[in-house]
Amino acid sequence: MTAPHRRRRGTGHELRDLVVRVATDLLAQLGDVDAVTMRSVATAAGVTAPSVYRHFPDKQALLRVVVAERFAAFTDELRTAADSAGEVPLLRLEAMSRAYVRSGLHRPGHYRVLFSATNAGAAGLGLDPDTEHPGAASHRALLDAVAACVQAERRDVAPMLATELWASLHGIVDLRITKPDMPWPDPDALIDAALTAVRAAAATRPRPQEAP
Amino acid sequence: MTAPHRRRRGTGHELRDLVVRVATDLLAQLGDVDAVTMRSVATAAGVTAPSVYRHFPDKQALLRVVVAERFAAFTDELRTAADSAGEVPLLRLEAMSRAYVRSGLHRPGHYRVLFSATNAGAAGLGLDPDTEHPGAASHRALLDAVAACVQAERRDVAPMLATELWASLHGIVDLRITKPDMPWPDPDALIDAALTAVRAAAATRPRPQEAP
DNA sequence: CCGTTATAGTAACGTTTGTTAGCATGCGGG
DNA sequence: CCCGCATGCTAACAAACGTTACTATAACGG
Repeated sequence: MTAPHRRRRGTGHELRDLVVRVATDLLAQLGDVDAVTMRSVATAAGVTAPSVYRHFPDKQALLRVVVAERFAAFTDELRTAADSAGEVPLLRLEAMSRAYVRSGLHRPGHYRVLFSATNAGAAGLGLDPDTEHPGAASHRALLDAVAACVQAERRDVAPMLATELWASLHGIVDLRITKPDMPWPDPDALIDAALTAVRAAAATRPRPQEAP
Repeated sequence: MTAPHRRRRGTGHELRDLVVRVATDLLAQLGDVDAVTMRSVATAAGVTAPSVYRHFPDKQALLRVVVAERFAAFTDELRTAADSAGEVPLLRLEAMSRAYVRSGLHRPGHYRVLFSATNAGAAGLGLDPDTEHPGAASHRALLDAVAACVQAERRDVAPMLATELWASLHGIVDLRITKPDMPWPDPDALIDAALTAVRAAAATRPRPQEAP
């Protein structure tokens, strides 16, 4: 393996990007930051382990980048789903909820690392406690979507409703991931049930501008 | 550490029990089977690592015992809570739900290993695929409690309702464990919300024998 | 009292991991 | 053309882990 090909002068970032990509794939397959080893990342990138250290000071730094990217991608999926669902708040929230579950079930390994791990996950990566937690953005997106569904005078219950919803969605995804052999019902039905509390709160008074 | 004291002839099981006990404690603190090492278990038991192998063929066997015990204890907590709540099915289910969350939040490490781990948890312990999964008992207990709340002619929706409830309870516990720094609302309020679907299904027709 | 044996310890092995030191080499500017 | 530096590799270290082989000793049966 003595230099089958070598990058050109200024193109050092090519390997950096490739390393991030393969580390992301490995994390998706393994679902555990500890199971992603520097050697496996390097091998998958067609390179030896020490070469990774040209671009990342240590393993934590590499995985911090990967995890931050995944958090951002997840939040983007939620926002995109909501935006493509039109303007009606309840429909936007429903689309977001479905996107949440769909995304989690599509890449269980990533979901586990982002939202369902203490030791093997985003914690223990030496996150900067000053900067906001990377998962807070998706939480805020969900909270905003819930708040848009309820009346202004009931806006104070939005955090509660959002947490309820989040807990249900997380449970739907995580239980399925953790125990895939059980006879789980259709996720969509569970999502509908998870939305009932928000729907009830939203229905306490009809919105003035909608009267089809 | 050359033999400060040694067990008597027939009392070999003392160490075995002690090892299980300290392994259980370590698992509660660390919340990850990989983080529990044979050396740490042995040291905590006041013994050297090879001595553990007198009672367990390997690490998997030891942790299988610990995890099975924890599953049983968890299920017992649910059943005990239900039984001490009287005879009314909805009250029994509510007590069970509270016990679920209380138990999970009281020993997060154990809960994580039992219900919230794929790689770092009960899987990968070489469970016998013939015998039923140790977590199935608690699932069945929850399912039975839900089924007791709904009418006989609606009994077919019980699995669905139980799964909904389970997902919500799991989400409440797991999110709190995973992200302890977030401003979580009171668990009891979330539990109440999680029970609404069951309450609604139970209220479709009043039970004949209850008329206080 | 003496030997058998359960109980526990010492030492070590092989593997895997993150990480570092030092070396080769080819691209590109002067 | 040639020297410097970016790029990547080889070799290796130290630590931690599960596990095994072998040894020592105290307790009990005879």
